[in-house]
Amino acid sequence: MDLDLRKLRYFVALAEHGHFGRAAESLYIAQPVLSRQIRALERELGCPLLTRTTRSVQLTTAGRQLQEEARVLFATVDAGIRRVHEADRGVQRLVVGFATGLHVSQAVRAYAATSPDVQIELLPLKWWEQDAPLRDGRADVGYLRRPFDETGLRSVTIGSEPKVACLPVTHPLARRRSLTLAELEGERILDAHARRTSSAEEKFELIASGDGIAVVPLSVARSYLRPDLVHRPVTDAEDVETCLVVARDSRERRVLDFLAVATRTLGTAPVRLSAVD
Amino acid sequence: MDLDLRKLRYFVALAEHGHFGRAAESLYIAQPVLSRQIRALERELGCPLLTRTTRSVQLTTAGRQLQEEARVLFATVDAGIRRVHEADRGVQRLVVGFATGLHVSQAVRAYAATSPDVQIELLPLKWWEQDAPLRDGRADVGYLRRPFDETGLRSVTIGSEPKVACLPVTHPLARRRSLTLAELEGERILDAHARRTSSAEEKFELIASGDGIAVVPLSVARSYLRPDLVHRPVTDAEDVETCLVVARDSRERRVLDFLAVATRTLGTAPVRLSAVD
DNA sequence: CAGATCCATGCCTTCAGGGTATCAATGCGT
DNA sequence: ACGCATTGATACCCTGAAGGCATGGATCTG
Repeated sequence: MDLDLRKLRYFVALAEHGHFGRAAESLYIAQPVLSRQIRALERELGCPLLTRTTRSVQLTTAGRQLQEEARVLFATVDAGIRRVHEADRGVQRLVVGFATGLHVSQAVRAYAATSPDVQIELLPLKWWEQDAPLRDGRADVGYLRRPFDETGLRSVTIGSEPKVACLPVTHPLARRRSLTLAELEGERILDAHARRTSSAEEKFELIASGDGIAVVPLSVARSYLRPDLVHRPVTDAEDVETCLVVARDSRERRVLDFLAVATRTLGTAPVRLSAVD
Repeated sequence: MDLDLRKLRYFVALAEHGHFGRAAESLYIAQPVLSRQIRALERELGCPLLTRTTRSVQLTTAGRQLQEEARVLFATVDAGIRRVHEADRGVQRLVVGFATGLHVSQAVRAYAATSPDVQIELLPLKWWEQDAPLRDGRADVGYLRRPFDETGLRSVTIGSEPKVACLPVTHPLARRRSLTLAELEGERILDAHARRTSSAEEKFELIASGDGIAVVPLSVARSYLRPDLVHRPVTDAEDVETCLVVARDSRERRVLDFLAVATRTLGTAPVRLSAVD
């Protein structure tokens, strides 16, 4: 049931050498062993990894894919073990998640100044799973936009920002300085939740090519500025609240410290998210 | 030497239950087995994962870290196996890498229209390893900026873009419409290569807070537009070439098809990267 | 056609992984 | 304070997977 990393390593060696004998030699095992292990791996995965012509070996499509997956997998393992050792040596880490368009560097730098020993990692949050990384521990603290699922989380509202409509420059409404929801009736609104694409850029590409328009928080629009798009405030749309979020049961020093610094930074910061230039 | 995923799964169960007996039960193994496996895991990793008080079990810092790593690791494994199966079933995939600021969606959509069966994945390239993913197979095709290490790659120049200087709005030079390299002498230039941070946002944050300025390709500056920054063309800086890149030995249908479509798209596209609005 | 090369199969050995029985230590109730 | 229950660790045994060696079957080459 569990994938065997040893077999996987054998497979990688075989894929690289393209030759059972030499691969086995490089692995310091006998050739028949390798032969059987690869067969076992194919059986476990349920698909052939290479075509054998008693004379040589060639990867199948699945085999090439597995070779690729193995690369990232071993890299993931190595990085993970390294982080475990770092944790063991007492190295502190703090993962700060942030939704697209929210600027966190100011707080991060302020915190880094107070706690130089803590390794800080920034984790861009997908719009379709803003909250999950906080709940499952992938992030220690996050900058999110409401609404999101707040169960199991503690959140502090730190600001709000207006919504804007993103339109192609050629759109009739693009000449208006501001818009209302009523004026957008009848427009094709691209719902972000329709597709879980890896990037929001695609949505804006669609808008640019005239497939529809979108209503998004101001800072999101700012993050994807393009010469062929414009954004206009939607005056009667509800503002979007931005907040600082941590797991409800997190009582760790570095998290509390960050919260303290971050909210302080916020207080003295000349730039408020709610301010529109 | 190889991390054992079975032991890791055992550890996760133990970490969740906080109790050898119940964890063993949930794993359908005997408690002594679990006890030994966990000890073995600790020995292999070289660090204690939990503090045992004959009465209960508590994770160490390293233990918590490992629990977290295990989550992403198992997710990686699952996703990898899924992709291998997809490849086996004949599902075609095409990973398109792109450097920050380069827009690929137009070509991607054109290609998707011609080859609807190919799963397309977008991979944002880090500025400090633009080319590596193409060489090692993580990406099939990429939109890159010169210069990069072209060994083992084939590239087609598809455009060029000017460089601009990014300055705080408050900077004296910000009032100028354009600048020359000579005028930037004496300024503190933030070299991108100094730190391999996970995002370029931090650099712009530094610029905004007056720590220096940067000279970057126009499209990069456009990607990180902020109200507190301006960018001005540097008239005598060399233009940056953008190109479409594939591995030298890639002869696969979907890659060649994409190249054909992408260059065609480029030819008819009204927007050229070299055009400055 | 004979020899060389290469992968697969059969058989034996070793050892990690799993089970049962039991011990030692710590809480907890009386 | 003492006895009992609970929990993790240890001892010992068994099974099966991993590895080695010998060899077979197939294909390429001179």
